[in-house]
Amino acid sequence: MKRLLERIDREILAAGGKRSRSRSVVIEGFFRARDHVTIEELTRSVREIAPGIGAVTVYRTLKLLERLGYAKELDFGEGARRYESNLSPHHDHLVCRQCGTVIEFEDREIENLQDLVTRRHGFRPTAHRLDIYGFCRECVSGDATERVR
Amino acid sequence: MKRLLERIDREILAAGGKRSRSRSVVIEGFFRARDHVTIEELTRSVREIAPGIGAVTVYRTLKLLERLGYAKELDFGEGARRYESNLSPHHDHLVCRQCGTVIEFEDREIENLQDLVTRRHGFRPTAHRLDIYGFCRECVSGDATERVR
DNA sequence: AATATCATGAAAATGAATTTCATGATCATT
DNA sequence: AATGATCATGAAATTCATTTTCATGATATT
Repeated sequence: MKRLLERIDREILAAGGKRSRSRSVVIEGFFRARDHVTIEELTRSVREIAPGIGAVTVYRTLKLLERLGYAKELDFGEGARRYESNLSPHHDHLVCRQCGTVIEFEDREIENLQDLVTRRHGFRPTAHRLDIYGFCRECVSGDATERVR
Repeated sequence: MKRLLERIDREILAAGGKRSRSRSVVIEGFFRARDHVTIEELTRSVREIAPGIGAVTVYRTLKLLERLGYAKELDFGEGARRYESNLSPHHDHLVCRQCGTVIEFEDREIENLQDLVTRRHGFRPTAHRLDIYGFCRECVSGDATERVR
């Protein structure tokens, strides 16, 4: 973790940026946070360490991490973006509509088939997004009201 | 097309709704429009027939069609939603980052694998979204500047 | 230490989508 | 055909996430 933060620090310097306490706190907070955080969640957690930090700085820092390739924007259609760190390898998502849990999965075969499809269309893929929505094990078994929002 | 509009009309009535000229124009416009329209595009095209129609009505009508199962909200991360009609069967998307073209495709094998994955996690899927981003044949061959936004 | 440049936070701006509200249209009942 | 009830409409106002602006503070560099 320490090494990671130092590496990012160096990259920022190399790109003409400067160090700052706020930014360090946000970056460390981001990697410590559970995955798929919203700006609002991260801002709250980060303010427990440095109460003065503005949401704008969190926005800016995550954009920065995205540019550097350490963060990825997600959108599960909730109205606010989420971010995940790019430390774990690529994966897709199962999003529970009941409790909001996000399960990550990875399937080489699906990826391979995607390559086939794109090739068939002469399309050169750079990224993709596969999100499956539904109800997770707990919410299916518990007779919880399964409202489809 | 006529039959379709009549059917929707009946469903709206059955659900306690009423007929209106504006709504008819929007609905017909939606099915005539190219797929994956934005509210703004549809509003413009619909105003050529009935200039008075407000964007709000277009918003409301598409929400209505979505509730009835005739329209589907899409979000390619452009800042504004797009809608597609649910007349053609389920399909996924290849979205060109250069020219904006959207190619639709359908792959039973991918769908099957998705079912396997969800089952493995005890997850009950209700919907999914697979969007592949990249560059279409034309934009790859033309040496066009391939800026990744 | 001086200077240039970057980062910050507060407030303002933006922009898509939704809500509110007064008015008009449509339906069912006489 | 008039009546009343309810729905639909469009304009304006509102909401909310995100971005921009701007004056000030912090950080490198010389």
